[in-house]
Amino acid sequence: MNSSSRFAVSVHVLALLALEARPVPSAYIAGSVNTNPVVIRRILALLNKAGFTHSTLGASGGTTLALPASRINLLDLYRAVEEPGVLSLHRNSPNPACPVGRNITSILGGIFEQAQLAMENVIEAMTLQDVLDQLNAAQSPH
Amino acid sequence: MNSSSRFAVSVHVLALLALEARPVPSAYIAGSVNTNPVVIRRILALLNKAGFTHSTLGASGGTTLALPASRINLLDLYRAVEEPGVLSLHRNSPNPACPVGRNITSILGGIFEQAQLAMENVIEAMTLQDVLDQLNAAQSPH
DNA sequence: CATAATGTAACTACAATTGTTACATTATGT
DNA sequence: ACATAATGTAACAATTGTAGTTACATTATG
Repeated sequence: MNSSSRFAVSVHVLALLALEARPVPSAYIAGSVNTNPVVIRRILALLNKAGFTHSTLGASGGTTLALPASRINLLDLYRAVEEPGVLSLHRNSPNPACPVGRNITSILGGIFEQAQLAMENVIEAMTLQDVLDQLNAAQSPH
Repeated sequence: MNSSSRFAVSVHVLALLALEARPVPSAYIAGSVNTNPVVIRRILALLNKAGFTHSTLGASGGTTLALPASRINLLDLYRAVEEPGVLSLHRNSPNPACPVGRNITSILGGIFEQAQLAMENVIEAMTLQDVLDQLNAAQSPH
């Protein structure tokens, strides 16, 4: 279990919702993602809170996209569902009595921040619409 | 436990070794990193295998840096001690009977690859010597 | 030959993620 | 009204990766 797949699943879910006009039940989404409906509902709770989607209760309820796909930025989505920081510092604070231990975490922190920023810039350049376009292209290369 | 701290610890360890002329025992390193010597030895096993360091057995044994700090690239180090891929795809393959499920992983895979590359470009631009320079600067800003 | 070190196996502890069951709540539509 | 179908969410199990710990065989020094 290297890390979370919530971001990947979220993109998948939103792409699916974008193709449906009516509320989609979590069980249907789970069928496409190949997981349990509760797993989907947990992710939908995050997406609802962030305003990307809207769920309705009751029979014929389900979830709809709350924003146009072109306004859903993948970085915003990433931040809504993932813990920040792809590179991790020490678990326990290094020994402050050692010159290296005293300073290494702030130095590494600066480097890790730059790396994170570079990574985020890539996904910030993409929206859900870009993903939908690629999905369309994959289905009709004829 | 978002991810591994092996990369951070590895930079710490190599920085420490760079400041010592003689073989450094794992117990000493562990004192600076604030962890157990076996944890250090496990990481040293990876660093030895990758050729960054060299350990010697027996009394007055320990580990020394095997390369000049300016020739230790942080990306090479990262690859020696960490699992690749900061963004993760679905745990289980999506449903291939669904148009979205069938194509989403290859599309996401392309995006994740770009993100990874951008992140790696940042750490590739740095060597252990750069870290040592920052350590020196942090200790003598007088 | 006592000492000090690595290498490594084995086990524990811990935390994050995901899967699963269960059920209260809410809305629909006949 | 009421059967039905959906969400929301709690609780728990399963799996995995990381790190901490103990133990000990092996190796080299002086």
